[in-house]
Amino acid sequence: MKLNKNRMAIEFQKKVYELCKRVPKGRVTTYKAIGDKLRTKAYRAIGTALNKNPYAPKVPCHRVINSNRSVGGFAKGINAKKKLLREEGIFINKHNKVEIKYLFRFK
DNA sequence: CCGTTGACTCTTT
DNA sequence: AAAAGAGCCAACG
Repeated sequence: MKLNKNRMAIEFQKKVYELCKRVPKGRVTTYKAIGDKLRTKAYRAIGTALNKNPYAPKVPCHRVINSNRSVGGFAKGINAKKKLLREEGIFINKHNKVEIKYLFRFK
């Protein structure tokens, strides 16, 4: 069957945003966890989708970090991201890592 | 249309 | 610990 590429991309973004919105304040998830949930290995594309993030505070994309628990990137700079996380009570250690206890598990 | 880029991840030096 | 290389896929020019 023939797949419409454009439409797939839009669906992809929507799913990424929906998952992201599930992460509670004070917790984090990873690009990998989202990819696993969507059954895709397009981890970079997840970053791409969040980089656009048209739904600024509504989609808490600052709660998405790297699989190795380092903070990762952010459209407005990683300092802004770290600040937002700290404001939610998330401790970032000396090696720029987030403690495991903050990781949110999708059900 | 096609090549490059990037908020990534995994494996292998 | 750190870097290189491969794989992945949407966005951009």
